[in-house]
Parts: sequence; structure tokens; C-alpha cells
Amino acid sequence: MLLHLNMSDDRPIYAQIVDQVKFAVASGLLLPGDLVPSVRELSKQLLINPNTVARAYRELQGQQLLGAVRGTGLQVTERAPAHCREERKEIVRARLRQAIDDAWKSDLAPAEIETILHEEWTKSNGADRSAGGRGDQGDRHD
Amino acid sequence: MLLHLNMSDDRPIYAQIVDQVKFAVASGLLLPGDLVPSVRELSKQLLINPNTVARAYRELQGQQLLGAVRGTGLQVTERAPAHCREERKEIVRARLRQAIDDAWKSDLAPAEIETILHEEWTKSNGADRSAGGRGDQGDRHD
Amino acid sequence: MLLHLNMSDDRPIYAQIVDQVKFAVASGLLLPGDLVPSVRELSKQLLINPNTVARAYRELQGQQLLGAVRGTGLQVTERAPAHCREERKEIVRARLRQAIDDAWKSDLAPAEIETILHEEWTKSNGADRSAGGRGDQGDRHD
Amino acid sequence: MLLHLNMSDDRPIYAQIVDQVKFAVASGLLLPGDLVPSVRELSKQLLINPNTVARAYRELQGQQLLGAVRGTGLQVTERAPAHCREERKEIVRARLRQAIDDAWKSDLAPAEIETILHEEWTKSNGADRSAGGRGDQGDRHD
DNA sequence: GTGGTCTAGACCACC
DNA sequence: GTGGTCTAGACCACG
Repeated sequence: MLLHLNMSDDRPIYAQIVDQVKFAVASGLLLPGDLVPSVRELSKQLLINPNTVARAYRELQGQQLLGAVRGTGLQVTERAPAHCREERKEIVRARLRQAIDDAWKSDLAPAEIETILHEEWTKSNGADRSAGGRGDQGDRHD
Repeated sequence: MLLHLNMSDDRPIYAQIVDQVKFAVASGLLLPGDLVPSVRELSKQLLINPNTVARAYRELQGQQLLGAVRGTGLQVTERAPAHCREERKEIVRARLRQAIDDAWKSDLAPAEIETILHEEWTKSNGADRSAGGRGDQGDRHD
Repeated sequence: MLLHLNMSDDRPIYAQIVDQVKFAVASGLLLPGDLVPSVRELSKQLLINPNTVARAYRELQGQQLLGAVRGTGLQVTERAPAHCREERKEIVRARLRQAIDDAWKSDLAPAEIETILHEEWTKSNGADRSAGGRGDQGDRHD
Repeated sequence: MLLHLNMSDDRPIYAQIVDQVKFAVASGLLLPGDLVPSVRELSKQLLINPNTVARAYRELQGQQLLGAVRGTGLQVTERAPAHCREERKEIVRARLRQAIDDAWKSDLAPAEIETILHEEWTKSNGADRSAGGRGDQGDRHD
């Protein structure tokens, strides 16, 4: 399934959907021209109200990441991938900055901060990652 | 002034107060035994509803970082500094991990992530920091 | 090609077709007695659903701008040109009035409005127009 | 009453509200810092569902013309007036351009177009206008 | 009191 | 079938 929610997350459902779509676009799972699941279908998949899905999609349309093709559905726009990748990068950077900033403000020693940074980076690096483009983690391209 | 809020921040005011106090304790600005400003006084300083301050203090009492001294006010507990420092460290670590994780999930190239990490760390390191405790490092006038 | 659509326009496709035909009639590109393309052919040309074309033609028949000729197709009626020209004029007038009205309501200064009016008129006037009918009204310049 | 709807208008209610607010801001009826009517109050005034009002306000927040003050209401932002005035101007200009363009495309004679333009402008100019700033139709400029 | 989120279900226009 | 609009009513967090 393309999208999946985390009900125990405290973020609003609609916002999670927005983010999932952005993720999918940023990572190339959704390409320009692809149709996203219809409001009704996705709401059935996720067991939520269609309005909630519709709201998420509306938000994405407002940011011009999705475009309506009348009577057909909603389509990933041309500009979406660049936009999403850029946004993700900025978010990562902002989070990082804030974390580091907080560390300083909490009077953690520089060495201590650097240690944490290094630890987390190697840890994440060690985890065998596989994601990206069409083909997912499956090892076949039909 | 000990605390300052950011009204345009999207976090609840009471939570901002909680965090500010924790910061102050973690960084040694507030030491065990110090009295925090009274609900009434703080609410006047910050131009907010006394209930909001009260709620923040209640939260802090619940975490046993503040303790009531009858007829006097609320004071920082003995266990607070260690607790706060530990908590800050965990928060920093968690944020970092999440940022890195998101980077991976967004299909950013490892090199790209590492660059951002490095950039932000150097940037923060370059900024001449001065904060921290009382007596030993600071020249505060209150 | 006689008609061309703008899929990214927010107006319904069938309405766009209706308008295009009216334009063509108003400007003399289509004269009374001319046959419009068949539903099947036009839908193939424009890559749209035949139902959509049919709906547009139905609308035009309803306004008596097209008439069915049994076994032949739909042809432009005698009354169509005058009707279309009149309608276009009214639409232009209405749009203009609304734009000016909005300008007033928005508290734009009269001078400001007049400037915009003048600017747009000169601009459009400068663009070397070439349109127009067949035979008699030929290729007019200014 | 600050806002009023036109139920016979075919535009969505929420969009009408959005526009009304923008008008009010552009014309100085609402100034930065002013609170707009609460969702519940406005929905009662206009006899519509609170959700509909909320949606309009959400849209305005998305465009950063309104900002939430928690527990208090929604406030006109600093940047709103300039933004709204600019937008109105662009809308007027776009409508005008489109009307003129359509006129050309319909093969109306230049003189004819100019006549219409002139007629509508003088007509609107003749109507004794009064609007703008606080004080409504009073004839003073503070 | 304020706005924000979500559900449930109706009706519409378009293709 | 598609999305878009609107209503009605519930629940939550915040001040």
C-alpha cells in the first residue's frame, strides 16, 4: 500500500497524509502525471472519513503539488518532485539546527553534543537502508 | 527576565513556560532551592492568563521539578538539575535521530545528509556561545 | 484546427467547446450553413470523451445556434452570427463593468483604476492582432 | 454587519467569505491586529454551518492574512493590507485584460470596444461612490 | 469563550 | 466513476 498512517502519532490524520504523499513524491515513488488514490478509495483503505482525505488533498492542491484532472482524479504536478525534495531537505536541516541549538542552550558540553551526533549518524548509517524509486524494496521491476 | 515567550510560536504557552524553566534548570540558571516567580507575578510579566502559568507550574510539580514551600512559593527541587539535563540530552538525541531518519526516508543521498550535518554543526560551533550557570560562568544582573 | 482546449483551465470542457464555437461564429470563421465536426471526429481530435462533445453540441442546439440536418450533421443556423456577436459584446461589457466595480469596491483610487484601464487597452492595442472572418472581413489591421 | 453573502451567487459560500474579508482588509475596514468575528458568531450571523466559516478562515490563514491568537480568535496580520490591495489590483487588471482580449477575439471593432470601455467607465464614475476606511460611508477621511 | 479535527452523510457538476 | 461543497454534530486543547 502506498500510504500508511500511524494512529498513535499525535499529528492530525490529514497532515500525516499530506506528508506521506510528499515523501512518496520526494522519493520518486510517485512521479509527475501519476494519479494519487481517489478520495473514496484511500478513505476506505485507511478506514477514515473521505472528508479527511479530501482535506489533505486540498492542501496539496493549494501547494500545487497535486492538480485536478476533471472526472479523472488528482495528478502529481511537474513541479512537485523538486519542490518536495527541497522541502524535505529544509525540514531536515531545520530540525538538525534546532536540536543542536537546544543542546547548546541546555549547556551540554560541545564534546557531548558531538558524541551524540556521531553516534546517531553511524547508527542510522549501519541500518541497512533500501528505499527509493519505483521498485520499492522488492527486487523486481515488472 | 528569566523567561520569555514567543507568542507567534505554535506551541502552547504553558508548554513553553515548562520548557523555559527546564532549560533554566538544566543550564544552572536556576539552582535547587531557588524560588520561581509567583504565578501572579509571572503572569503579569508575561501578560498572560494566570491560569496558564498555574498550569505550567502544576506540570512541573507533577514531574517533581518544583516543590511547594508553604507560605513561600515554589522552589526548584534537589533532583531537578540532573533530571533536566538528562531529559534535554534525550530530547536532543531523539530530534537528531528523527531528522536523520527523515533524511533517509526522503531518499536524500548519504553524502547530502552528511554535508548538512556538518554544515549545521560548524555553523552552530562558530556562533560564539555564552550561556550557562551562575557564578562560575556568567555575569548576570537581575 | 478549429477548436483547441485548455485542459488546465478550470472551466468545464464542454463549456469551453461551446465558447470556442461561439467565438468562431462571432468572428466569421464559421458561417451559417457550415457543418461543425461530427461528435465522433471532434472527440477524437481533442482526445476527450464523446459525451462531452455531445453535451456541448446539445447546449448549442438548445440556443439554436446549431441545427441538425438529418443524415448530415449539425450546421450553423442563420440567426447564429448576430446572436453570437451580440452575446460576446454583452459578455465583454459585463466583465468590464464587474472589473471596474470591483476596483471601486476595493477602494482603489480613481486615478489608479484609470491607469490600469489605459495600460491594458494600449497593451492590447499594440499587440498586432490578426483574426477575423472569411472573405468579406478579411485580415484587418487596427 | 461586516460581511454579507449573496446566496444567489454561484460561487461557493466559503469563497465569498474569503473575498469579503479580503475586501474589508483592502479597503481598510479591517486593520492589522483587528479580530475577525469568531467562527461560531459569524456562522450564526450568516445562518450557515460553522465548518463553512472555519474553512474560509483556514484559507485566509494559509495565505497569512489571518493569524491565530490562541484562545482569543483570529487576527488580521501586518502584511495583510498590502497583500490584499495588491491582489485586488491584479484581479482587476486580469479581468480587464481578459475582457479586452475576448473582445478582440470576437472580432469586435476597436472603436466598438473603446466605446464600451468609455461608457462603462463614465457610468461607474458617475455613480456617487463612497466607501473606504473606518467611518464607512461618512464623507471624511481621517 | 476560542479554533482545530474528525465523522457521517447529502447533493452537485463533470467525464 | 471523479472531486467539491455543505450540513450537523461530537470531541479536544487552549486561555
